[in-house]
Order: sequence, then structure tokens, then C-alpha cells
Amino acid sequence: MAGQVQRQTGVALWRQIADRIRQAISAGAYDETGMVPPETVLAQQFGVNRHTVRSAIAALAQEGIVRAVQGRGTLIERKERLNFPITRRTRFTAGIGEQARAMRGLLLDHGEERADEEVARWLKLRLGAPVIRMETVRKADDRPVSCATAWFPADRFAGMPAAYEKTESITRAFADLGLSDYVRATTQITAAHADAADLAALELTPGAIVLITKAVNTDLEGVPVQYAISRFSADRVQFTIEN
Amino acid sequence: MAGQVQRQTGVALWRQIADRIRQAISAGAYDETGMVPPETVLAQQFGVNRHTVRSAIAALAQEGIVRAVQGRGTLIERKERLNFPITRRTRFTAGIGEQARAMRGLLLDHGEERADEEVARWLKLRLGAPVIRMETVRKADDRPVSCATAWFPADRFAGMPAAYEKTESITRAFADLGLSDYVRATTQITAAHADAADLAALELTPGAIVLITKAVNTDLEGVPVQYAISRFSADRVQFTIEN
DNA sequence: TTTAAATGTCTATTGATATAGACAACTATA
DNA sequence: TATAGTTGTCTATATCAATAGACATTTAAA
Repeated sequence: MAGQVQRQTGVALWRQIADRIRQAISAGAYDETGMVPPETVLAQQFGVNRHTVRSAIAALAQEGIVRAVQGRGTLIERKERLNFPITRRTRFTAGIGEQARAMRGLLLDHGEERADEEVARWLKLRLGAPVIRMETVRKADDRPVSCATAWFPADRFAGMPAAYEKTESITRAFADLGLSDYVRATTQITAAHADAADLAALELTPGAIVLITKAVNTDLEGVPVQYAISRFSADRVQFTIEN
Repeated sequence: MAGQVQRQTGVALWRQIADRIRQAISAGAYDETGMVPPETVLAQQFGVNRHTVRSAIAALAQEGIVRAVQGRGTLIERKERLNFPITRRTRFTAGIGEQARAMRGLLLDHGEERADEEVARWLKLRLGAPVIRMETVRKADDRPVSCATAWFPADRFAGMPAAYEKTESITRAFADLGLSDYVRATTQITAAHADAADLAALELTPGAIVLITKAVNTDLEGVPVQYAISRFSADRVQFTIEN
């Protein structure tokens, strides 16, 4: 937690410090007291003025992560970073499972379109084959965790948007459409700064980092049933791959 | 590419714009011309002053991604991203394989120490058990791709630093020490802004993103032989998980 | 009821960030 | 060889970010 902050990088010190404290909270660094260290201590640790620390804490309070109480200290309200296992049987809702009380998947938009080169390659379809596209946001305890664009072969899964809207889960939607089981074939992971669409969908602030996955699910015969590009708030999620 | 930048968020406009342009370059948005659009056009797209765009381009030029030529425009110098497959048989050097001409692993520092709680847990050792620690940097075609801290059980792999320095590869070093095969047991992936140590080791500029993996390799009996924390430049690497 | 420790508020100053406009210098091309 | 289009440089101004110090207010514990 010591490592210094960096100046003149285009990222304000108060934001760097806010990010570091958020990360320390989610790593459990302050679990003993349930409080963030006093402002004067943090200021010394980071080598900055107390007012700069106050700006960082104000930002975290705005996010609902901490609550400053005059005379007592700064209390931790919520500590996050969901662990998302990636296996052959990766399931978003079940994967998060007990880490959050309420998991929801919301359908933002959908439509039928023609597979472009990328979608066709992953779904092993002809270029221009009809596919169902869905834009979704997934939330844990009402906080957005990821937003995704998913494509499905239109001939098999025309009812996907309706099923997803009803069940709020890909797994249950597949089941509704007669596909009782599926497996994760490939997952590609990169990271980038959140773009404007991410900021809006995931309720982030500029400079935030998103983990981006491109994933293919297949049925038990190995036929692709879904290709999805998902964008996760890096502050709220980590991935674990068990081999 | 249109979406607006955001003000008063602790992230300077020039940095938001630099990040967006970098992303657009690696997505191939300017492949037709091999050049970034003129400063005046970018300024209008982002809704900022031309001088702000110039600051962003100066940062990208510093990274070696673009080169501005008076009278002509701003040329794209480099757009790359190595793919790093993560499987049960993950090998760094072989994994990058044909994507780069020359792969090298450099030993920066090493020593014997006592396992702390984290290292002991992953390597399934007693707290305080002796371990070998190695700090390494891996380069593809002389560009740093990742830096890592790795721990090995000291009783089995006391010769690791010497073997790694000679072979420049974990796989070959293990082979030298009598371990002809090993498998990847667990990989955890997160992302964060590069810290000062990353900037130096990976030759990055402040604000850059690193993908962080925590990984355990075991021998064929499932006994942990290595625990490593690696930090990859997100601009240069992506991961692929095949199940 | 003190007192120590913590957050809250205020003023002042400096440096980084962003805007605005004008013009110079260079390149490619008509 | 003009000329349009582009990057480079300069001055000036306004706002945000960060530092510095002083003191008020609240809480919990001695």
C-alpha cells in the first residue's frame, strides 16, 4: 500500500489515491477495523497533502464505498471485487453465486442481423448468416458488473431475447429453448480503458479500467451456440482460471 | 470514436483522448491511411481545443505509437498485441512462439526468503518455509512484455536462478533441474493502472494498464512447483483461455 | 467532564490543465 | 511555383488540482 503515486500523468492524485484505497478495501486490507486509516496517516503514506486525501475519500463516499463520520473516522460501507471463475462450465449467475445477494441480467437491446466476419468465424457460420444480437447488463446487488453483446445463431435461438428477458439468465434462457447444457469453449481476455459506452453502462468514471472477454459457448456436440463480448469493471471483478 | 470525453473526473482530457486514440489504432480504425486524423478533425470529434489533442498525441509519440511529421500528418508507428494462450500446458516462451522473432527472459534479481502467508498458501508450504524468489522481465523482440515475481520451493529448486539465467526460460530451467514436465493449475487475472515499478520494468508511460496474473504451476503429481505474479502491458498482450 | 483523535471548513498560493487565437514552417500536389 | 493542408510555436487567460496552515466540530474514551 506504500508505493508512491505519480505526478503529471494526466491522472489526478486524488483519483489515483481513490483507486488505490478502493483496491485495498476490496483486498481486505482494513478488515480488522472496518475503517480506512485516518486522513493524516493516508496523507503521509501517499506523500501528499491531507486535502488531496480528502478529495479521494469524497469520491469514494460518492460511490457509496465509504462513509466519513466526523470525530470517528471513515467507515467502509461496501467492499467489492467479485471473483468470476472461468472453466469449461462457466456460468455467470451461478459463478458469482453466493458472493452477492441478488444477480440480475437486463436486456437493453436486441435484434436480428447478418453475421459479420468476426461473428461468423466464432460461431462457425457462413458470412452473412442470420444471427440474434443481444445487448445486456449484468448486475450484482444492483451494481453493474458487466455489459455484453452476445450473438446467437438465429435458426436455433430466435426466441432468445424473450427468454432472456423473462429469466434474466443465459443459462435459464437456453434451458427454456431446449438446450439443457452447454460448455465454454474459448475465452479471450484483454484490458483497456473504459470507453464512453462502458462509462455509461457500468456507471464508471473516466480512466476506469475494463476487462474485456470474448467467449464462445458450445453445446455438448461442440457446435457454437453463443459468441459474446463482455466488458467487466476491473474494480469489481477478477477472473480465476482453474485447469 | 465519436463519444465525448468527460470533464472534472480527475482524469485529464489529454489522457482520455490519448487512450481513445491508442485503442482506435490497435482496433485498426486508421489502417487505410496509416495515419491518425488531423489534429483539427480530432479536436472537433472530441469537442476540445486543438492544443488538448496535441498533448494527447505528444503522449502517444512518447510511447512510440505515433510519429508526428510537420506538413504531412501523424503517422502510426506500431500497432501490436501478442496473444498469450492460457491452458493446462501454459508456457510463456512457446506460447508467444511464432508471434515474435526473439523471446528472452532476463533475471533482474533473486534471493532466498521465507514464505509469507500468500506464497505459503499457493505453494502449499508451511508459513516461513524457505523459498527462492526471482524477479524477471520477459521480452519479445526486445520490447518488454511482462515482468514477474516468482517463488519456488527452496529444497527442490535451489538452482533455479542460475538455471534461468543460463536458459532464459522457466521451462528449460525446470528441465535442467530434473523436472521435465509441469502443468498450470490456477491462473487469476486482474487489471490495474501500472505502478512506478511497472513503468520502469515494462518501459511504459504513466496511466498505462497492466494485466496482472497470479499463477500456480504444479508437477504431474499436483505438487506446486512455482507461484508467480506477472504483470503484462495490456497494450501488448491479450490472453486466450481454451477449455 | 476533560482530552485526544478524528473529520469539516475556511483562506491563500502555486502549478498543471484547457481554451483561444495568430502565425510560422513544412509537405505534397495541382 | 503557388497553394491547400498539416504540424510547430508563441502569447494570454481561466479553471482545476495540490499544497499549506489554522481552527472548528464531533466522537469516544480516559
